[in-house]
Amino acid sequence: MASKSSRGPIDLPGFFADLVRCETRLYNALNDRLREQHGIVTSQFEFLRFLRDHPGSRVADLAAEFAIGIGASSKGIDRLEKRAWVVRRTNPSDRRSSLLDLTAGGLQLVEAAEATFTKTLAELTADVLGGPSGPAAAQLFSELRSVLERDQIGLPTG
Amino acid sequence: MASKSSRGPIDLPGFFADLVRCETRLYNALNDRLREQHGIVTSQFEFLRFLRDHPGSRVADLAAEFAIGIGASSKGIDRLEKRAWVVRRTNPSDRRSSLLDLTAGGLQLVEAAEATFTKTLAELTADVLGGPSGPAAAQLFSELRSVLERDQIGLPTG
DNA sequence: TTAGAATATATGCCATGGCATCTAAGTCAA
DNA sequence: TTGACTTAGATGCCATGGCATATATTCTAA
Repeated sequence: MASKSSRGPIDLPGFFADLVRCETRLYNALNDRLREQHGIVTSQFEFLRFLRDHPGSRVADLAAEFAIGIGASSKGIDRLEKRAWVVRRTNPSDRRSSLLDLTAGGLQLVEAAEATFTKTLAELTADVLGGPSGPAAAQLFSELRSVLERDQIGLPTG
Repeated sequence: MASKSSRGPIDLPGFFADLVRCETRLYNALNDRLREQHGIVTSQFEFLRFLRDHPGSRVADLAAEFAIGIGASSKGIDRLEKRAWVVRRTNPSDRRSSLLDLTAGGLQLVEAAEATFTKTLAELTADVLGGPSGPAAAQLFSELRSVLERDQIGLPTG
C-alpha cells in the first residue's frame, strides 16, 4: 500500500518506498515497450540518448552519469557496439581510452526509441505528474540529484 | 546534469531521468551502509520489513508488492530462510504455498536495520525532501504508486 | 469420481551488474 | 631515460533477476 499523507515532517522511508515502487514499475513497463518496438531495453536507450547528447564521451563518463561500475559501462558499450549502434574510436590524446559515438543507425534508433519512450511515459504518468504539484516535485528531484552528484553519493566501486 | 526547471508542462523524460538517478544512488548508498552494519542489502531489508508488517504473507504477495517475478521472490526467501531470518510454514488451507514469517532473529535484525536505514536516508535526503515542497512530492508519488498498482503496470511475467 | 485445467512456487538457464584483477598507457621524479 | 606509481578500461567470477519449465496441489465439469 502506498504511504499516506500527513501534516508533520515527511515519512521518509514511506516516501522512498513509493519512489522505488514507482520507478520499478515504470522501468519495467518502458522495458516491455522498448523491447517490443525497438529491440532494446531502457538502460540501452539511456546509453544511446546520452551518447547522442554527449558525443565523444568515454566509458567512464557513462559510468559516472548512471552511477554504475566501469565494468558494467564497458560491457554495456560492448553490446551496443556489437549491434553497430556505437563505435569506439581511439582517443588521440590518451590511448588508454576510447571516444564513443553513435553510428548513423544508432542515431536513427535513438530518435525512434525516444518517441516511444516519451509517449509511454506520458501515458503512464501524465495524469499524476501533470497535476499542480508536478513542477515542484520535478524541481525537488533535480535538486536532490545535484546534491547527490556533488557529494558523489552511491557510486559503485568498480 | 540534472534537468532544469521550466514554466510550461513538465519535461517528463527529464524528470524521470532525475528520478532514476536519485533512486540508483540512494539505493547504492543504503546498500553500502546496511551491508557494512548488518550484512544485508536494501532489497533484503525491504523483504524483512514487509514480512514484519505483513506476517503470514506468501511468496506471491512479496512479488506483487515489489513488482518482481515469482521466481525472484522465491529465491530471495530461500536466501533469508538459509540465514534463519524467515521460516516457511505450510499453508494449512493450500499446501501448494507456504506462509512466511520472521524468526526472532529476523525481527531483531529488521528493527536494527530499520534504524540504520532511516538514519541514512535522512542524512542523504532530509535537506531537500524536508523542504517546503516535500509533502506535495510525497503525496504525488503515493498517488502515482496507487495508480500503477491499480492498473498493474510493470509487473514481470514470471 | 476423476481427468483435465488452473494455480503456487520451485528450479534451471541466461543476461546483467558489482567487484577484483589484469594490461596498456600516461605521469613524474631523479 | 627509466622505474615507480597512477589511470582507463577490459575481463573473469559471482550474485541476482527474468523467463521458461517442472512439480505438487487444487479446482471443475462431466
